[in-house]
Amino acid sequence: MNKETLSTIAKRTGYSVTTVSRVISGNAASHRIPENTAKAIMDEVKRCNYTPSAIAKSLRTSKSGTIGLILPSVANPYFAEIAGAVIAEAKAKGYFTIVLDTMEQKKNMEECARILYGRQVEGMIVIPSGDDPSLLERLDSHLPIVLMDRSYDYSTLSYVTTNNYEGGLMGTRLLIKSGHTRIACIQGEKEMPVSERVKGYRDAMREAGLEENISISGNEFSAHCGYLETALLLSSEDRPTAIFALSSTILLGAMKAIKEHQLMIPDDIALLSFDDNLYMDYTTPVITRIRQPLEDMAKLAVKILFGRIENTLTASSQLRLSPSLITGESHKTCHSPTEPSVLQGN
Amino acid sequence: MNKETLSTIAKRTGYSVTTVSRVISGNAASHRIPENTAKAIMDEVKRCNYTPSAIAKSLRTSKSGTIGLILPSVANPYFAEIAGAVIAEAKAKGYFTIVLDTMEQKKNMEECARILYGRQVEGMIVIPSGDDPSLLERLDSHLPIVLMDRSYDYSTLSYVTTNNYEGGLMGTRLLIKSGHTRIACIQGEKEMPVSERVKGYRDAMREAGLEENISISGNEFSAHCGYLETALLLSSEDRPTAIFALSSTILLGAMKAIKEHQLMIPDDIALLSFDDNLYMDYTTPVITRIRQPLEDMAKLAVKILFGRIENTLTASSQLRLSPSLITGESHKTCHSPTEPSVLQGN
DNA sequence: TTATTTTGCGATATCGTTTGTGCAATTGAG
DNA sequence: CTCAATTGCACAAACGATATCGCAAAATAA
Repeated sequence: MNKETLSTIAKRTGYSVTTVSRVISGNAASHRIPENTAKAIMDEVKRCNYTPSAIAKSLRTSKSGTIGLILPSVANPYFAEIAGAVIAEAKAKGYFTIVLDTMEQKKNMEECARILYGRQVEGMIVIPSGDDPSLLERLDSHLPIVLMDRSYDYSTLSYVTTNNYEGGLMGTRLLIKSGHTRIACIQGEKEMPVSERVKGYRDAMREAGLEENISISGNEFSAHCGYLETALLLSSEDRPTAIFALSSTILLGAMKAIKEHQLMIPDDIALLSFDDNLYMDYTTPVITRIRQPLEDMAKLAVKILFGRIENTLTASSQLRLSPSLITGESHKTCHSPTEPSVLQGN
Repeated sequence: MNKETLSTIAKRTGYSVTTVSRVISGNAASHRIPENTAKAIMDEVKRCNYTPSAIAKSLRTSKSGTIGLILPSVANPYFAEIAGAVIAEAKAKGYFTIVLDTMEQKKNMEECARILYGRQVEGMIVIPSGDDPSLLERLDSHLPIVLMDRSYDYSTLSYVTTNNYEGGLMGTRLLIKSGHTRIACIQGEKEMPVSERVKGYRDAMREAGLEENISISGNEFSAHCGYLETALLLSSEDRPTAIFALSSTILLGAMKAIKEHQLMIPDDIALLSFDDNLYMDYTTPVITRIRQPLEDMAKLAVKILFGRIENTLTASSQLRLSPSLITGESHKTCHSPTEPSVLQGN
């Protein structure tokens, strides 16, 4: 069985390529092609197991039925979850998704964007790396681009992110309301999405008249970094009574350090995490955390993208979605509980 | 800036499309095109930011520089890790990867395979769903397919999987050697990769003359299923002293149930898990587990795939890689410790 | 019967590349 | 100065689909 094309089928059925094409792409009716002609052709198509060349079709129509998704690392469960959601949403629109991994490098990101452009994707969703939007902005004038999870300052590119500032604020306020005063925050990386969380933390501490205590080490979200920073915090003179871990991996490191210091959560030290993860429901105690609305973000990003693909949406949309609080037991305090009933109900 | 093509550049530089094409695709030298001609063309290419149409190129050359990866669910961290590894390996070979998600449905899998075929991918790596290899086998005669993680019985398709039987055997033997005799095994799903693990468990129990105790519930790897099964096991008359969780999510559920029964790991009940996951190093105690060699699997799968793409490899390769044991503290026993020194050193 | 409409389908150009063939102009040899 | 070899480039045919015309034959109307 060699390669099948429209013309091999045309030859065998005795009709022209034109007619065969029309039948196969479902336009038989609008071209007054009678049922039995169509049936003869479809029978042959099935018999020889013909699959149209999507590539030739794209070349001709300049529609590829494809969107691109560029992200820093598929192996990272957080991005993987986003990828899953985007793929599902796009599929629901009849599109499929090419996923490209930049390994967190701006150079790769730009190469990926070019590759997708060359492959005629009809739009792309990008979780950007680096802080220079210029290439993406240039591409955006040719095909719609929507950023996700991260955005650039001072760029007109559309984006959908979590309101990270709000998350930082919300989390810190919860800890304060729970009676903590010495609250440390472990940052992990310095750049865009996290720095907003830190701002939220800062403002919450300020508004309560409390002293900030921010740990930055390395420039990554590693569990090891969380471990080291926590160990340092715990051995300080007036150690904090609560730690706000700005990512789920930092949380893991923090938990390990706390265990090694033989402290109990939350009695000796309270914990709050950014990001949600299955295991957090299964730890002792259940971790209180700020969950980013991944599903909604993906849905909206795809929706905006298709709005622009179909030209029903022209203006740039910049959206920040509110994170939500998942209340566990890890954030409470035993030092000076304030309004515990309110907290429970949260 | 409208759409740039070879011919717009040809027009502006005064050369022919042919020459422009040769310069751009790096074949200037072999066609005796002088340096300054090449330079003039490249300058113009840069100036107008031209990106070749990969689609047209593929159509012409029937090479797409693309492989496909079909998997059950990108959102699942286990598959996401595989995806990351495959993408990285393919990239190292100069190829890029289209990732398609089947949502664990055979029908989707087949559609995905067709789509990729139509997109002219040069090969595909598939983590199959269902138990009917016929479509994939048919496609395999047109373009190379390599299965990963799961395989079909009685199919000639190439595959690279973990030796799940060995994993089951190894894990169970470890528990036996650690002095356990009442060892339960929680299966989760019934199909291919896991059923092999169960066989290993069975054989190990038999060879030690111990009684099997296999829990199957639902047909999924859910934490909830692990929770229910464990709760059941723990409340039975002669409850097991060790539980072998055949996936990392089952492990989570098991841990929750154990905690609720106020039992200590490993003193009251020992735990062993299949699959590796960051959090397992951060639990109390550290979880002993059977790790699948994901990286190696991905490397080999890609290597085999390219062997077939480049035609240096013609026979079908069916590989089962040995899993490895990561020794934590969760598998030990306090009931009747046997050769503890040997265990420690493991 | 003739004019008109409808039915059923086909030729051909085109999308943006690559590539085999070919041919003038230049250079070098004799 | 003549002839061959080399240099520098272009023409045109694919690749496999779609889309714009268009046209003969059959059906219907007048």
